[in-house]
Amino acid sequence: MSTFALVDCNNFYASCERVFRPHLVNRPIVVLSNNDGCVVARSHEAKVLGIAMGVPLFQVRHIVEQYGVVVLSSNYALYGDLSERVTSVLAAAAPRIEVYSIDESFLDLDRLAVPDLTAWCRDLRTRVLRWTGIPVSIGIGPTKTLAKLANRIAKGSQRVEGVLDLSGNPAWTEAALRKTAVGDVWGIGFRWSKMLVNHGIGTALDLRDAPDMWIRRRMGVVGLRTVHELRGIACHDLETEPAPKQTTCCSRTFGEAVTDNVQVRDAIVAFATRAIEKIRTANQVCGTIQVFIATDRFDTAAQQYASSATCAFMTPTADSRSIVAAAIRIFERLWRDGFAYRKAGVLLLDLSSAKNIVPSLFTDEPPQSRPLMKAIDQVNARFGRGSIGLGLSARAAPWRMRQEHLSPRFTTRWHELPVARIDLD
DNA sequence: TCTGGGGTCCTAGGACCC
DNA sequence: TCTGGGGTCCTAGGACCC
Repeated sequence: MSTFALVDCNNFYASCERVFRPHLVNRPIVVLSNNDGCVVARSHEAKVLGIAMGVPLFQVRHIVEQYGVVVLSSNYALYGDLSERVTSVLAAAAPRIEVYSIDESFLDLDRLAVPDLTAWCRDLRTRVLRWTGIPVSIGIGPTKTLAKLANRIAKGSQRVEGVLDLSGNPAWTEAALRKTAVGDVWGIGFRWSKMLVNHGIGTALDLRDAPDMWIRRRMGVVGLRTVHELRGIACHDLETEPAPKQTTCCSRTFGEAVTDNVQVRDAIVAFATRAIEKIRTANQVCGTIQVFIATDRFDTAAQQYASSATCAFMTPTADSRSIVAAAIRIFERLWRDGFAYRKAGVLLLDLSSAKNIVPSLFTDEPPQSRPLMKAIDQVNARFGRGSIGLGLSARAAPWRMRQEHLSPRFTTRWHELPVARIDLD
């Protein structure tokens, strides 16, 4: 029998924006996706105004104007840094931790010899708030799915003071399952939720009690695992070591549509370069590269075209020259004149550790690859990303994304540090 | 005018090979 | 001309998560 806690930061991006700008407290805030397109995070006040997750900003413009909602571009430098601070407080408190996402961690409470888990978690919650400025909620349960569910209820309830423990409490668990809509269960998305409701399964309790065979047939093994977890049978363990990535991706929707081959190619080169940096940082090599380009799928008047293609390397590589050259070759193959492109991306697939690649006689890796790449990474680490590169990517291009409401990177740039003024008069 | 990015796992059909 | 099993690779898409 296990006991998991899920610690989830409340309205994380909005809370981050408030840490160094206290005048934003109690005001409705929305944070936007790249290109300032969709709402990806909302403060409690913004949720109350009826601004939905994921809506395009232009669709809620009237609410924003009427209620003076604060609109901000995503500031990942700030969110990433505050996330690490929260995580480090949690890691110091719990014996084992799984960092699940930028704003969530699972803790293993099994080996924690404390008589009262709820009290311990309330204390942890206070500490995180005091040390980082970020409010969190904590759910406890015998499986990850039940801890998630407990967390949801803890967030929505004033009474429980941010912590709900469902472990070893069948009556509370049943009540919690009954008041949770099936679509709010971890692992049940939009489609499955619709399908389940159509079959009379409206709550988490209904789902828990659904027959195995039926679930297996309609939702596969993945869905069946979720049902077992609702019954208290743990199917997902804590993953304390992040599994090495199998793929990495860099893609963007362009700030505006692009018809010029050279400009899209520049974007592809930039995306490939960024993706390669990611795998080299993780000390990985890639076996296959995939490139895709696409027109604007929302522009129904425009001619649509989307295509992708892959290329396998003879030897897995992390060499910028090989990978960028392959990206350009694939791109030229995909390119069709006469379309307005709006999105493109580069995926690096079949990733593996750089340590155990077997050198091949027929390698396509240029000589001196490793020391050269290391030198490039070191220069960029010291003087900033993009200081040195292949001389192929344009600095200013129409496809660069829009970020018109960006807040300062308070904690990671010297010239953007918050300033406290004390009035001595 | 304005609609994100980065992941995982699973399934399926077509081309091609032996 | 038709017949078959078993395999890989590529492309695409569907479902989910944050």
